[in-house]
Amino acid sequence: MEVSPGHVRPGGRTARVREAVLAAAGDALAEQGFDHLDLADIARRAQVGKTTVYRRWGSITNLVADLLADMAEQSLPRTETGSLLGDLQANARLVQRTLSDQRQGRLFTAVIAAATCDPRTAEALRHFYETRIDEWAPCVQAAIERGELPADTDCREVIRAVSAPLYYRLLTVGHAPDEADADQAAEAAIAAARAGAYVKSWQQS
Amino acid sequence: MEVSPGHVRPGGRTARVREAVLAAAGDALAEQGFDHLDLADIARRAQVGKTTVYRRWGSITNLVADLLADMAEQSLPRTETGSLLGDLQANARLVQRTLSDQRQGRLFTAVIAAATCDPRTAEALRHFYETRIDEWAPCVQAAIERGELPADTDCREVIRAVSAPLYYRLLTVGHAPDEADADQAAEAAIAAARAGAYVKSWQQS
DNA sequence: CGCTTAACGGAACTGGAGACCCGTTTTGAA
DNA sequence: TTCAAAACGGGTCTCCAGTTCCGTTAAGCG
Repeated sequence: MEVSPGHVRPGGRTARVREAVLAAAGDALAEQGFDHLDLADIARRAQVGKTTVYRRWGSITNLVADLLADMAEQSLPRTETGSLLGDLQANARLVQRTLSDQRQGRLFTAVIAAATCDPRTAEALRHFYETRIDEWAPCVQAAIERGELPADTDCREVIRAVSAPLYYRLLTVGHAPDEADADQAAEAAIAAARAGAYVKSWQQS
Repeated sequence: MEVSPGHVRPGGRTARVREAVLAAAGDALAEQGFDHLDLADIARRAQVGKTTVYRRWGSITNLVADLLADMAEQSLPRTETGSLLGDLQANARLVQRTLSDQRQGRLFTAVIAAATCDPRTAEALRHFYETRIDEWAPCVQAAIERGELPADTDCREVIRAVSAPLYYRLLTVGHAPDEADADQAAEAAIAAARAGAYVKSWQQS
């Protein structure tokens, strides 16, 4: 992305431009969708010359990848309820609310679409989700220590199991999940985890 | 899609062209990805004038939607093993093999990307998955009748629960699931279903 | 076996997104 | 405060995917 020949200038204007362009890219992605993305349009929204966007990011693809990297930074802290069901429900509802939100939902589908078209973006998306999972996995670990789940349960897999049906709904069923879907996802993940479906090192047939 | 003023001619050449173009579109989608799709390229692959593609489908978007409709027709029959675990494992592995296949996997991600960008394509994709679920739901119904699952279990939801983690892996983790993932998905779906996570009419908090 | 016309294909046209040039503004260090 | 160069921005050009024109092929009916 940023080339640094000799001297870089991250101060003042540069940072302001980056912020404005990323915000504009997010808006454009949410409103227009991944295709229909237009360099000139993004520049107009950011009140920035389109040459600037072209020079700094080179392509729409790189811009989306950078946007994802930026999104990964802003990791919202998880809520601690003390019970596994409460924690996973909180997680499920957070995902559900995000995907149901007009802007955020469209943004996420657009970003996923972008990731399927470019390896760098795919890597950025992967990193984004790994970051989110890092944030929530500890609540599963705590449940293991309380004896609520098998000792060798794969914490990260449980968190993925909560998100999976919600994203599946959004992408293949076509519309965002509702609150009941979120609760169902949390319940199902716990039931499967209790039954040992997510224990590590599963070499069986 | 097809306009029919006065008289249509579905025979011979027309059918051959449609078949060739849909096949070419599938290849192009799998190789180039959803963006980078080129009308002229598809026409070249199908050994057909690009004017023809343009006139018959109007846009890439409609072509992909039509491809999906065509894919929904070719529903492969499910394998009956007699046990719920066997059936769901068969389903999970079928999905897993499909997504792991070089061509098919890329095709599916591309198609999903296309669906996020256009309502008609999204509807076609939804119909495709509904068709697949129709095919497999009966094996869950049979399990209910054998008393293996709660009576008011949502059969279709169980099938979705099998696919969800596999697609989630492909789209957000970035690479296709393996056979162990497939078995895990089947196990998890059964465990959750047994625990009553997929019973219908879940109006609780 | 013709004849009408739906459907196809080659080739030329066109609009707009991306690439670029060059003058202007901002940065940051001396 | 000064100044070299890093970064920005307006305007222009280029290239090619999508579109259209019109002559050609073949489907299907009498």
